[in-house]
Amino acid sequence: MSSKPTMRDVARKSGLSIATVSRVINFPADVPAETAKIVTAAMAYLNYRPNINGRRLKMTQTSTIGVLVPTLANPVFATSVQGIEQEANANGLTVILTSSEYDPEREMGAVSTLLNNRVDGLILTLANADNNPVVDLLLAEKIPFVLLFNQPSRADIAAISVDNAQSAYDMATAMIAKGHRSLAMVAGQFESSDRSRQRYDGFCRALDDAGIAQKHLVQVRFGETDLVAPLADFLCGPEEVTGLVCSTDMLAIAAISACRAHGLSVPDDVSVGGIDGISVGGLITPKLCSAVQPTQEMGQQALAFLRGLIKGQTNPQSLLLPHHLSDGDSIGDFRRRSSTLL
Amino acid sequence: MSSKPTMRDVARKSGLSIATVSRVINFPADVPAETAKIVTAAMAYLNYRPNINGRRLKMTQTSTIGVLVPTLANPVFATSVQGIEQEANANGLTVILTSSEYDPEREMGAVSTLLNNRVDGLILTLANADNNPVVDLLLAEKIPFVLLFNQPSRADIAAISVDNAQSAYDMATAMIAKGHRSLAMVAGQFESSDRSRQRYDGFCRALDDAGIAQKHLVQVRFGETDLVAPLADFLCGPEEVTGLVCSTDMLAIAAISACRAHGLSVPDDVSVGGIDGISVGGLITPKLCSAVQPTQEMGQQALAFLRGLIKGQTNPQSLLLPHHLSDGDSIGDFRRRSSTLL
DNA sequence: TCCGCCAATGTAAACGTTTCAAACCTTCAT
DNA sequence: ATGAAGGTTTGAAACGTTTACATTGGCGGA
Repeated sequence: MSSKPTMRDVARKSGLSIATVSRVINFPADVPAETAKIVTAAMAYLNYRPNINGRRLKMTQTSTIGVLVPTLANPVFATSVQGIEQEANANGLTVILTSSEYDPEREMGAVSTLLNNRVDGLILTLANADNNPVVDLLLAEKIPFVLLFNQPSRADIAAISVDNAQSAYDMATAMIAKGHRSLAMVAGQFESSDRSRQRYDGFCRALDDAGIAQKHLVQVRFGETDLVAPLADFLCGPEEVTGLVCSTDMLAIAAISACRAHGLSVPDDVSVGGIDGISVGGLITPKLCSAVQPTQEMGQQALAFLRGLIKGQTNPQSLLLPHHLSDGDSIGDFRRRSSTLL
Repeated sequence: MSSKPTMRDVARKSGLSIATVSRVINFPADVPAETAKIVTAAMAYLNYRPNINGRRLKMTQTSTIGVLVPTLANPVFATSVQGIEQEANANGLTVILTSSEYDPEREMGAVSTLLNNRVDGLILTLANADNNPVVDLLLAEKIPFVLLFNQPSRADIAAISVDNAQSAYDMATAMIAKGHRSLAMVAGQFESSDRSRQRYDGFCRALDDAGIAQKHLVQVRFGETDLVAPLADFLCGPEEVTGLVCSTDMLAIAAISACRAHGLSVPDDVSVGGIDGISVGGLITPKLCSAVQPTQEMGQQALAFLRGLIKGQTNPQSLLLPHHLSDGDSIGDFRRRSSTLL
């Protein structure tokens, strides 16, 4: 009595069998309107609530998908999860969320939990998409999955991303076009993010193409927001870097703040560009110039892809979405540093 | 064969019974080391993975909790979910995530899904904590739940929040102390957020206490980031508002951007303050002055509370965490508007 | 030698669904 | 009157666990 009513209770109450009740729930069209009404009334009267776990046990599909992101503290991922969640909701799918905190070691544990939950499929943003045991496991177990933001080198893996290297290439090139010759990349640690490395590669290629030999790089821990010390050498040292290409918008915003702390103006003294296109970037001053990717749509798209794979569609497709440089004013023409006159 | 191995398979393989296998998994201490080794080996050999849904069906507890937030697009909520997720992970709990998109109508549907999943408990941020059918339902069904960011007027509901009214009061008072007499509140729509209304109440109280009769209010749709038009009247009209108290940091950042678009400087012409304390606020220029709340800790705390309730602890406690005004420079001393000289 | 005890293991009945095959009942043509 | 047809409904067997209870066997004490 005190316990939750089950289908059996509904059946008893409505004088019909448990099978009929099930049919009312799952295939209302297959049941006469009259019968359906009786059953529905009984369900309402008893406050019946189907126990999804019973169904999950019986059915092969669980209508559940697992999501793994590095963190929700970076709006890029939060927004993509928002997209996933929206699309999942629209399709009657339940989302189980996990995060790795950027720690590759934690990925396997998280995915294991997800698999124990018998999710129908997964959407993952991994630290490193290549040579990743998680990917191998999923492939071996033939669990549908889509990578988000990762660009694996294997072609038989579904992945949705922008061209990471090209994003950084474009940003660096834009700065070079404005006369900057001394550039540095501010990147998250490569071990925690293959995007970071790919973006650095693009940065290097841009400098090579422009005949600039000197490539500066500063790697910072993820979650770090104080870049005053890490950037001190580059900004105030003899290299006198005037262009900072940041591997994420969060880093770019932190970099702008650090420049300011060093008494440098953006974009007058230093140009700063980001990658990701988080919405807050468009609101700050100076408006952040960023290689924008359609984050939320990417999340939705990832779920759409995943649904395809779950439905049995074979040969996973990869999708490289276009990015574009936003017209922020955090980058400007090169000027000899006024402060050097002091 | 092609199907996933079950406990029965493991039992067969190890020459033991299914009950013993279960014991190895759940109460390894109750089983001789030798036996455990055999079973573990069999599990490894077969690539066995416990089916949590089988367990969930049998057990009363599901080790799953449901989370409902308005959106993940606002870092406040993303960060709190991050906190929840961390704490859940540390306690072996699975998190099911849903969002209402700020639409009160969608809350019931989301919670229904969660209940069908037989979650052990819920953490919710509701549009309106009072007279909410969702709350009534949860109370009636005796499902443990904790409200996050909401301040319900009933005392028998667990809720974790800062003092919303006081936050706004403090911010408005800070501006008044700096000489501002013409203030406006920029708030999200009250129907979508009781915090918004509570904060407005605090704003009004501060003005009353200072003997300022004229109270301006502009309500904007959630998700809206373009405040240029909505703020035009206040900033450029005859009222010449010089202080904007914003009900969220996201709004504050958007407001600063709008001021700039109107040719006004922050904080020289207009002071802008926010509430929430999202981390990006500390990085932008001018550094955002905000009534900071410990968002991530609030998420963790909420989960801790919830675990207590699930364990059977009766009489839910509310927790009102302290906030503090950050020392941002987005608010400054009142000055007669220079632009009015034109 | 027998008894009882204890540790180790096994048996089998749930948990709440879904679903296949079978049963039931009208209706209608023969 | 008989039977085929077809629309409704039902019975019962899973799905993969957990767990109360039963069984086993070895051992020490009487």
